[in-house]
Amino acid sequence: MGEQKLFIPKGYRKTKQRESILKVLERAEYPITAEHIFMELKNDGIDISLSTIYRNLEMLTKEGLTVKSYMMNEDKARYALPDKKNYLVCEKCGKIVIIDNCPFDKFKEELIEVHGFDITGHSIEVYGICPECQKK
Amino acid sequence: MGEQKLFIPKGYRKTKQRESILKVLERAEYPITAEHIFMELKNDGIDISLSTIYRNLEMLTKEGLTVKSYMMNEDKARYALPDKKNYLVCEKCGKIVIIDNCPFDKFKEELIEVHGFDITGHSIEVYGICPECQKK
DNA sequence: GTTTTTTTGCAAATCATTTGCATTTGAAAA
DNA sequence: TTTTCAAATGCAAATGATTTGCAAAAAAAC
Repeated sequence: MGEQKLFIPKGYRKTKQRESILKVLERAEYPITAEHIFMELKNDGIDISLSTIYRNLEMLTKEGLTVKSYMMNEDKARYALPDKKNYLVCEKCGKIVIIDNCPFDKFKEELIEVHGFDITGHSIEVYGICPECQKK
Repeated sequence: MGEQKLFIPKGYRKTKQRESILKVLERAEYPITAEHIFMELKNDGIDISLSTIYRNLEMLTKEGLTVKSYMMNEDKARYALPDKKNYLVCEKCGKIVIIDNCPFDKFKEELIEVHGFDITGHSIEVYGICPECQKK
């Protein structure tokens, strides 16, 4: 509940590039691409190279601060803070809606019991038609 | 319940390449890569080009006969018949276990109610440590 | 401030996937 | 069946997202 506190993981240096990437990820409402971050920062007048973005996203994902995912019919990765990990995608207009109060948690126990896995994470992607597109 | 019946979607021709790709997908126990299919067929003595595999996987996915997904820390797509769409991945050994009786169905209604989406599909990926790796 | 180590930017390299095109093949029509 | 023609294949070349090498710039340590 409340704001997600951003931080640079221990052992890594604080740089303006790193901080600005986190800032973009924080204000994003759904998973975004490296290119998207690049553009966004360009708009903010922040000059950064794409490779720096990729290197940081890799690091952040390894450290568990971000989650990487792919969307249907897309060839590029998207990244988001973990709380935006589960989402609905409209097949018509592409709208993305975050699922909060993820239903999955209720099934965790069941999965643990059935398969014996010690579960550390999950990612859910749901496709469908959004209310607006249904009307058309 | 029972065997999944393979078929080439209406409007497409029956070719030995197409049939052999479906055969490999059927006997696969979890999502596999295009390269994997290529190797598998090579073993079977079937000569096929990678682009043919990619073209067919694209078609099969568009027609809904296969599902495309990406695994954590992997840069290549995997394909599977829809019944192998939801799976558990062991972060240590990489073992993949299919989730059948997908828990998601129970939440479909809730999601429909909350977001108003007309849901057409979903994909769930769960990470954890398998029972064997837990013992180590 | 100086040193040491990490991070960045740039350009070049990778690598999975896609595409153009000539050739082959399936299947509909004769 | 044979003919006919669009669809499918193979190959090589193109693409495009992501990665990497390396020298220069910037943090944090000294």
